[in-house]
Amino acid sequence: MKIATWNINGVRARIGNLIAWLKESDPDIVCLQEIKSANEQFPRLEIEALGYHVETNGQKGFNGVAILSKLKFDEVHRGLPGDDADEHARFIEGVFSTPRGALRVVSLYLPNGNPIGTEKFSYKLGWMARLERWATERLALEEPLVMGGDYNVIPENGDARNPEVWVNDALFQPESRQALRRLVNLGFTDATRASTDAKDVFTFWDYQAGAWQKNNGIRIDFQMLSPEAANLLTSASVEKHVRAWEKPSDHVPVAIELAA
DNA sequence: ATGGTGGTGGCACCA
Repeated sequence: MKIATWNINGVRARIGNLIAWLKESDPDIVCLQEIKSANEQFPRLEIEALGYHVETNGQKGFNGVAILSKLKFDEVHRGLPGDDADEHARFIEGVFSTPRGALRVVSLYLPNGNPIGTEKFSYKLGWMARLERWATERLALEEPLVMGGDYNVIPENGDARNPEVWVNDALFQPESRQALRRLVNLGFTDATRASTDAKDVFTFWDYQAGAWQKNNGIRIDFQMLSPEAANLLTSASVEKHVRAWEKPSDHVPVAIELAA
């Protein structure tokens, strides 16, 4: 079973790329972030025509996440619990039935948090604390759980081509990295990190200043696997070539293969 | 420096 995550930076602007990529990559389940679309505006018909079920947690203009799946959804849950005042659409969970039993998949879009020293950064850290609480509860189920998403955190210096330029960025702050480490230390496996020792494995290249041409990237999109999911992991890949397509997203898909 | 989106008369916000 192939599960991919991709921050698509506007699903309506990117529908051509998305359809081409779905045909080429043929994932079973896709976690999308930054759809920048209300649920009613999501281009579901073209995706459903390829055999996917579509569930969205969208909002007008910004943010928004979705899960596409060839398996039908047994359950869908929208929103990260823990703050009733949080209106950002950044989290959706789907539950599926497989021959091995239940499979849970989350698509999450963690807050960027810039600039540091503002309420945006405290919102990011608060969101990460809520995610840790949620994940702790889900781990108790002892089920395969895959949390794909744009985590907006650079875990280690080696996850940036030029770490020194990120030192004042929310993605690189010690508090952000510590909160991500807390998640890993609960028992989650960063599938890409577990599958390669390669340097310069990036998932995001800024549109500006020729970042892609210079390979000035960062690795901020992850698939975090519960122990039960990690035990099924057979491979992980970053579909970097998609960044060279016409009108690309600034992020590329990150995929895993789980034993059926 | 680049790009998507939304609500406009040109521009603001988000990344």
